[in-house]
Amino acid sequence: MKRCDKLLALYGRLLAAYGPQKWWPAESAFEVIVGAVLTQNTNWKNVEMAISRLKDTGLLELENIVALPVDELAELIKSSGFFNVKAKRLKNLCGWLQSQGGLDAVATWDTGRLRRALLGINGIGPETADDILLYAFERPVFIIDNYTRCLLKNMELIQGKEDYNNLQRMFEACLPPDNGLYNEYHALIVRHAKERCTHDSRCRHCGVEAPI
DNA sequence: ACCCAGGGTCATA
DNA sequence: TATGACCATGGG
Repeated sequence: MKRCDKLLALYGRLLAAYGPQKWWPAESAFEVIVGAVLTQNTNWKNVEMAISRLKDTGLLELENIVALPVDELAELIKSSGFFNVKAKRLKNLCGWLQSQGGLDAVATWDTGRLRRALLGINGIGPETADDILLYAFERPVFIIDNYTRCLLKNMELIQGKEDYNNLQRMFEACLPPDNGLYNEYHALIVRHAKERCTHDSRCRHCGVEAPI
């Protein structure tokens, strides 16, 4: 069985096992973007608390974040951890969005241009940029995270030393450029990892065991 | 009382 | 280019 066939088969098994995950849990594209930064190395539950606070205070809008002082923003997102760093990163991202004319303006850009621009912002790395591209702008960009790495390694589809772009190309070369497919696939990999890690003390950050 | 969660940057060698 | 330190809360 070839590598591409295995990747397609894996998706089928994950979908059959867990069903559609309906990511990203958010009411707007802007909420996705904020969540993508807040969830960096952080449990999603802690991010939800921070997002709720921004909603309750009516600040979950581009103009409001841009106008908000960093220390006040940091206080509001405290529950997501790394709050001083993340407040700065959110300000960087929102300031850039504002300078480009807002979400609707950059939404007209082609995917390559948009990705390069996002990666140029301090605090936005490959995974966060791709979260935004896939889940906020609905582009067929495959997200690589540590769970994905671990799963592929356990399946012996990779050695483990491949870099981000390399693994991303692997998926994108095997799968049709379907936004809905990439959306579900990444969410299912995360779901599977969490499923396997529950009550398993051996399961560390990159400790996903053999796949279904 | 640990351990880690849907990462990224910067300094060092 | 490759590790390591750092950021720092909340839930198990």
